[in-house]
Amino acid sequence: MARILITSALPYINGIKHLGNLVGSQLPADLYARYMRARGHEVMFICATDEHGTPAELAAAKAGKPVAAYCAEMHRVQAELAQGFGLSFDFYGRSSSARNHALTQHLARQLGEAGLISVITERQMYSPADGRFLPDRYIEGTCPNCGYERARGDQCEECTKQLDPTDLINPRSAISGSTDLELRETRHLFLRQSALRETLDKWIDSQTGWPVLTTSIAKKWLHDGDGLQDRGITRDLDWGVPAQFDGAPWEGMEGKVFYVWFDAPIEYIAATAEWADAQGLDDSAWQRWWRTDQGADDVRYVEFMGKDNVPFHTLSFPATLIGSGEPWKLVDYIKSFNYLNYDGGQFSTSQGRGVFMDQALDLLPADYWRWWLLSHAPENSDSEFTWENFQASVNKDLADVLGNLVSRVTKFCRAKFGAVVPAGGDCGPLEDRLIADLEAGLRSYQTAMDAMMVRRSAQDLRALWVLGNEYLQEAAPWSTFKSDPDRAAAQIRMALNLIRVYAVISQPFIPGAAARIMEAMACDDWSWPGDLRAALGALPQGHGFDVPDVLFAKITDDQRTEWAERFAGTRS
RNA sequence: GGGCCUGUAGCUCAAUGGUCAGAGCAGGGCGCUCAUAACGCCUUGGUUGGGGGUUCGAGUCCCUCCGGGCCUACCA
Repeated sequence: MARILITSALPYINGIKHLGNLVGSQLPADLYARYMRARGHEVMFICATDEHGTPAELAAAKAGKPVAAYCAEMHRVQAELAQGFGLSFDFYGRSSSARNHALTQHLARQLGEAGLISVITERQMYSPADGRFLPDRYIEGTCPNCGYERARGDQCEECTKQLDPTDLINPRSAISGSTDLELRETRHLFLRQSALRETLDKWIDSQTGWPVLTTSIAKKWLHDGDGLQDRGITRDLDWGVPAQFDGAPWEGMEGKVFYVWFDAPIEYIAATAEWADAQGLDDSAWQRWWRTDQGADDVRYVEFMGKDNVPFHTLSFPATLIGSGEPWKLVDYIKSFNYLNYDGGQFSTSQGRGVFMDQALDLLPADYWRWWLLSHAPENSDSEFTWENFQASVNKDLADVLGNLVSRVTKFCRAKFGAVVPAGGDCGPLEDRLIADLEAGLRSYQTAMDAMMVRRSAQDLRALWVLGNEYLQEAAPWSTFKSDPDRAAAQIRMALNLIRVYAVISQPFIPGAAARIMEAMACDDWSWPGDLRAALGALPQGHGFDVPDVLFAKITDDQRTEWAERFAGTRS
């Protein structure tokens, strides 16, 4: 039994996430976590809300709430949605937790004492009207290159030219619109990533089998231009982990907090500590996952994230852990995803374009979304959600291939033998062949799941479901029942057991439906089918069951049309 | 501008440099009647974006052009 540590990129706190966010990290991470647990491994699956930074403060202000209250509320909302989607986190923490404050400050001090933090004075735009320093993108003005009047301080979206806020003509605050902006001096801590460049480069070279998307982004940052640059790790904000604290090896950082991207990954560790606290366990309980001197050398650590998160997980966070000089567990595999687009464009929070997690659950059970999103996960390139494709995939795969199989088998049995696993008859060559096909298919499925090949896994699972329909067609118990009822009994006994096996192996993808099947089968034996022949005898002769309600109702054309209109958002 | 990814059947995607480029869906035909008008079998469909090159052999490697996407360090 292996120990597997799984983290999903942390969803940002400032609103409900859309399906693109979900499929980029939390959902595939959940698939992997569920699968590994089902295979009997010890899993620690961690996620948390990412609560610091300028957007959180602005969102709180817009909501008219103190930022702490706003974050607490949004954490609760996101946690409920995660539960609604069946995301099986062992703990869903908060980056604003006391544990993260303490650990972030601890690691910063370690880095400071190792000489890996420098204090740099720089000049940044300050807005007296807003009472805050403004990140580059929160300054708008006219692009000096193309004349676009709503260019942002980091880049003009019209001509794509990279800008500095001071380049803008008629700069103004994107928040208040105030043109009263001034350059103010401010001091910040910088993480001296450049000093760890070779170490990081060698570490990444030593990893094998990482997705191209992961390594190419890391290599770009390591070798582009002057190479890996130092990174500011503090901000002039109120809400966050204070950068000045007892024992800090620097001074003058009063009123500043650590940069959200410094403390967010640390929350992976802190959340595991939060888990231990919640369980009433001592520090050794979480340290055995994270400290290589406490047993974490045996842990396999896998991170899931969208491609925009890769630089922080391949460089900044490892630099933080390595630079601390302490024996922290580093990631073993980074599974990164491209983006999911929505019907010809991008999901857009501001335009209300696309489907968001709360809306999705209002329309359909989580399994529909889980199945479509995972079977179309943007692994090799960006992929696209369309209602036509969603309807077709869900109706065909879930309703017709799997749902109908369960329905036809259970209803036939009830009609001919009663709602019990029928006795009598023996298996023959047809069943031998079915088992051989299932074994081959299951091996393929497991190989894909082990390798986190998400789409491939979904294909393999579907192919396993199809075997059930093929078997029924050939066995034709409705026909054999007339000539040889014992034979029909053996066939249906096989089919009922097959349904149970499907529930077990499908559970990582569609946990809700799997649970309903198991409930209908009156079975709670979720053990993974190591020996298929034995697994197909788990429901003994005479075992009672219920015919479940329709597992997956089909999406109608009318529904599809209405939803497509409702979520189109405001066209630009 | 630079870097990376991508382009394969109507659609969504496969294919360690090696049999006739394969699946699912959609389309066509046949079968079955247990089932959510579901299932099974057969089948149509391709100059692998264009062009050049390397090779006994290229969807795969190289060059070039065209299209789509992402990243580019102060959003997270």
